Amino acid sequence: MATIYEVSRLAGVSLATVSRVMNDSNAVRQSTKDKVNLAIQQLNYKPNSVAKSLASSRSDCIGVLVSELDSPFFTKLLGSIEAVCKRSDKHLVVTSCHNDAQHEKEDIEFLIGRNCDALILHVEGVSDEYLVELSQGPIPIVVLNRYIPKIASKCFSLNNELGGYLATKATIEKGHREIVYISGPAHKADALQRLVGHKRALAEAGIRLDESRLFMGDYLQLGGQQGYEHFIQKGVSFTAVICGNDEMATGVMAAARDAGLTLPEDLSIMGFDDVIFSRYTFPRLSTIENPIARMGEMAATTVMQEVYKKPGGPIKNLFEPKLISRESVVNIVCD
Amino acid sequence: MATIYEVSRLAGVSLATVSRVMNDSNAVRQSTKDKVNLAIQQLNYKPNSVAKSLASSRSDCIGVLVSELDSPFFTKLLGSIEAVCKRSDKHLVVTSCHNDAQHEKEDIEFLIGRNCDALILHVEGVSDEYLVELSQGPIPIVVLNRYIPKIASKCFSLNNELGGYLATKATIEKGHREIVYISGPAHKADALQRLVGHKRALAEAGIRLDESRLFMGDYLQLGGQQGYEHFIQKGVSFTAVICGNDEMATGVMAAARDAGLTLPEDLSIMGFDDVIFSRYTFPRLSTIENPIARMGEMAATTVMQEVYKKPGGPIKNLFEPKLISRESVVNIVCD
DNA sequence: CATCACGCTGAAAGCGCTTACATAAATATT
DNA sequence: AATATTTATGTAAGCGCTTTCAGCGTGATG
Repeated sequence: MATIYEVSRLAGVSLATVSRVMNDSNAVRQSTKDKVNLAIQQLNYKPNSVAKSLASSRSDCIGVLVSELDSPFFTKLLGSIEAVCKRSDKHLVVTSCHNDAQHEKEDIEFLIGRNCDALILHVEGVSDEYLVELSQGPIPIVVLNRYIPKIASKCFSLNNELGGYLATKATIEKGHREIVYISGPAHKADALQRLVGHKRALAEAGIRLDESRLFMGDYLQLGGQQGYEHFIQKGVSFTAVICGNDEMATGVMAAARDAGLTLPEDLSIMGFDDVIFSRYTFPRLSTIENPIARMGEMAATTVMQEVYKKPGGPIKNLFEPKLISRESVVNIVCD
Repeated sequence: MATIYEVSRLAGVSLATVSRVMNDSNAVRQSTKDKVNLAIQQLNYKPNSVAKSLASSRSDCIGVLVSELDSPFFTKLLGSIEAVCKRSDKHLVVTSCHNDAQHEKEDIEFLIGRNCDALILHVEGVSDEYLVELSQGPIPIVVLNRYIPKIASKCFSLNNELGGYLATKATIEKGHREIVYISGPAHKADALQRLVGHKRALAEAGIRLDESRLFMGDYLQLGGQQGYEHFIQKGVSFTAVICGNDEMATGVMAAARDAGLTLPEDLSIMGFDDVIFSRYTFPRLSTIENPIARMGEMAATTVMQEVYKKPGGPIKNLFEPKLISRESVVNIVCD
C-alpha cells in the first residue's frame, strides 16, 4: 500500500499538502491540488484510516450496540441505521450483548477505545445513571427504545403505554370482554409500559382487572406457547389474547392450532411491533406498528447532525404507535 | 483517558514493559506484572485500540460485507459470525452493499484501509477473478455462499443444486406431477443452481420440462405473488409450486389465499432456506434447510484459526441441504 | 520603494502504541 | 570465582497520518 509520503514525493509537495488536499482544505492552490490528485491516482493511493483516526482522533466510525443480532427487530433497526450512516460515508462497528450489563459496559468501553465518534445504544442491562454519566463523557451517545428524562434529547423511544392501550382498546371494540394478556419480561421497561396501557384500556371499558388473566412471558415464541397453555390449564376462559410482541403472538397461534382451534374464528390474537413476519402469518397478524426503522433513522440522523455537522431535518424523539388491523382479531357477538 | 505512558510512570517501569504485560508476553517477571497491573487498575487504563492497531497493523476487527442488513437471511448469518468472533474478542465492522459491484469494491477497500485483519464477504456483484486476486493480497478473505474453484478452501457454500433437487423430488413423491417453479433472479448463481437441481429431479421422474412452468422472480415476497398470478393468467394448471426461497413462498401463499384457495389442500407450496418465518406461516412451510448459521460459524472459525491461530475443529466448506417436511406440501391422489 | 497582509506551502511535533535492539541483572557452567 | 547463558527491562525508532506554526512569495497600500 502506498503511503502519503510516496504521494508527496511523486507530486513534489510536502506531506502536509497532500493531507490538505485529501481533506479538501480550501487553502491549497488548484494547480497543486491537481498535481496531488494525479499522484494519488497514479499510485492508487488509499489513505490508511487507522493512522488518520489516531492522528485526528476521529474515526468516521459509529459504534452500535444491540441486544441481539439474530432477530427481526434488530435487523430492522440496524438496516435503517446503516442506510443513514452510509449516506455520509460513516461506518458501523456492531456488537451485541444480550442484555447483560457487564457485557454492555465492556463493549461500550471497547467502542470508545476504538475511537468511535459516537455510540448508538440499545441496551437494557445498564442503569439510567450509567447512561447519564456516559453521556457527559467526551463521546456522544444516543439511546434507543428507552426514555431517560435527564437526557431526553438523546433518547428515541416509542410511546409503549399508548401502544398497549391501543392494542387492547381495538380488541375490546371488536366485542371481546374475556381477554388475557401475555406480557414481555418484567425486567424490560417497554414490556411493563405496554402492560400499563393494557390495564388502562381495560379500566376505561369497565373490565375488571384480574391477575389470573396475566402471564409473564419472555418475548419469544416459546413464551407465547407457554402463556396459552398456562391459561388453558388454569381453566381461564377467553376469546382474545393480547401479546407483548409479535413473536409471542406466533407462539400462541401455534399452540392454539395444536389444541385444535381454527384461527381466527375460535381465538383472536393481537401482536405488537409489526416485525417482518407479521405479514407472513395466517391469519395475518393484527398488531401495533412500532416504527423501529424510523427510530433508527432518527438516531443516526441525530449523530450525523451533532457529530459531523451534516444537515438534516427536525429531530423527533418520541414515536407514536399505530394500530394495524389485519385478520387475526375478529368481531365477536356478545350474548 | 490515561495513556500507556502514565501507567509506566506510576508503575515505575518503561513503556515497553507495560506493553508486554498487556499482551501478556511471558518475558516479564511476575512481580513486575503485578506492579503494572496495579497501576492499570488505579488509573482505570484502557488501551487505545486505534494506536495499537496502527503500531501493530492488527486491529482485532473483522470486516463483514453482506448484501443487505434488513433480511432474515443475513440476520442469521451475522448473528452466528458475531457469536464466534466475540468469543475470541474480535469485533465486526459491518457494511451492506446491495449487490452492487462498485459499492462492493469501495467497501472492501474501506475495510482494508481500516486495517481489518480479515474479510468475510457475501458479495454477488464482483467477479470471481476479482476475489481470487483479492485473496492473494495481504489480507485474508473468506467468501460465503459462493463457490470459486481456485480458492475453494476460502469458500463456504451450500450444495444448491442438491437442494433444488430435493425440493422437487419431495414434491414429486407426494404425487404431484403438475409443478411450477418460481426461481430467484438469473444473475444470482445460487438461484440458477437450485433451478438446475429442480430440472434434474423433473427429468429423473420423467416429467417433461416445460419453460412455461418457470417464472423468474426476485427472491422477495412480491416475486412469489407475481409468479402465482403469472401462471394463473397464462392458464397453466398446477398442484404445487416450488419456490427458489422462502420469502417468495410466502408471497405465493398470500396470492393463493387472495384468489380464494384453501391451503394446503388446494395448493402445495415448497420453500427454500428455512429462514426464521418458515416456522411462522400457516400451513407451516415445507422447505429446504440452508445451514446459514453453520456456514457463518465455519467462516468465522476459519478466520480465527488462520489469522489468530486460535484452536478450532475441522473446517467444512461445502454444506448439504436437507429437506424439512412440514405441512405446506400435501399428498395428492393421481387419477 | 518599504511595509503589510494574505494566501499557500513546508517542517516538525505529535497521536498512543509495538517491537527490534541493546543492555543490565540473574542464573548456570566451568 | 570468572565466564557464558539466559532472562528481564529499557531505549528509541517507527506505524501513517493531522495540525500548528513559521516562512515564503505575491500583490496591495501608503
